[in-house]
Amino acid sequence: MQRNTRQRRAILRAFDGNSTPLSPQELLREARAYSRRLGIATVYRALKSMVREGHLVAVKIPGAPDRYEPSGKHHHHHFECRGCGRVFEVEGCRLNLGRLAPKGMRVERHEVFLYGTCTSCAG
Amino acid sequence: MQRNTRQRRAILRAFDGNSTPLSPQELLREARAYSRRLGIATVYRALKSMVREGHLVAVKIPGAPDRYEPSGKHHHHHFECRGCGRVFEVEGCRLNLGRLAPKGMRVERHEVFLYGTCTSCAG
DNA sequence: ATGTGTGCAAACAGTTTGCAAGCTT
DNA sequence: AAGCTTGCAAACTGTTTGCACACAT
Repeated sequence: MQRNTRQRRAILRAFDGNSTPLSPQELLREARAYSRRLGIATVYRALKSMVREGHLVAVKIPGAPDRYEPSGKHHHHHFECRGCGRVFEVEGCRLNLGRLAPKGMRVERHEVFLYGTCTSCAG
Repeated sequence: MQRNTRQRRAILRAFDGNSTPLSPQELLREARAYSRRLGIATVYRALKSMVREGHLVAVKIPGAPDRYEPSGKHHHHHFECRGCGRVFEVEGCRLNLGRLAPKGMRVERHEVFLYGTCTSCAG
């Protein structure tokens, strides 16, 4: 079981008020507000154990480093605006992905990533 | 326009007989069969210009380095077996992804990545 | 007291860039 | 001949690990 340390608390607090998934570097920057001497290695180690224990989930973004978000949200995907670069959550995946796979292959997990233009960049 | 060099030919040849998308490192290994002193920097530079000129496409795999495959294939996605690690192509994307996005957001492109178990690892 | 967690620096992996020499056009 | 291309090494970014010390339990 994970210990309750100042740095771990700082990292979890960094997610408050952030609705988009955060990268390790972003977390380091944010969490240093609560734990000044926090190091990047600690962030990686904490993220790894928090994912292992189910407190966070890794958001795997194609062609970019993983980001992290609190778990407990229900199943969703992400949408990246190519205008402003922001990543939004997309609720409700009602896709029948199993039928895409060649016969005999069992689909156990999937990642869907959408790219486009968000409302405020649409102009 | 790209010049026709031994190294570039070697890299393109490396795709023959490979049905799965290849990583830069894999390409280096394979292409050295045709061009012994080939360096990794040349592979990256060649890949970049081949993508720019439309001969290859980058396959963006969540949480892993990009892979490359010849262009001209029609729209498809990928399936990674967590047993053997091989990446298979999945034909025919008939998903209505547009409806997933929040109203006002325009979906222009998508990536779908499936994970599971392939036929020979299913045992 | 025990042993996990931390910070720092060094080690690594993947990718990019500078430069002199080589090859394509 | 002109200039793109190459190989090598060095630089960089993101991530991991070794180690002595600090801290949670």
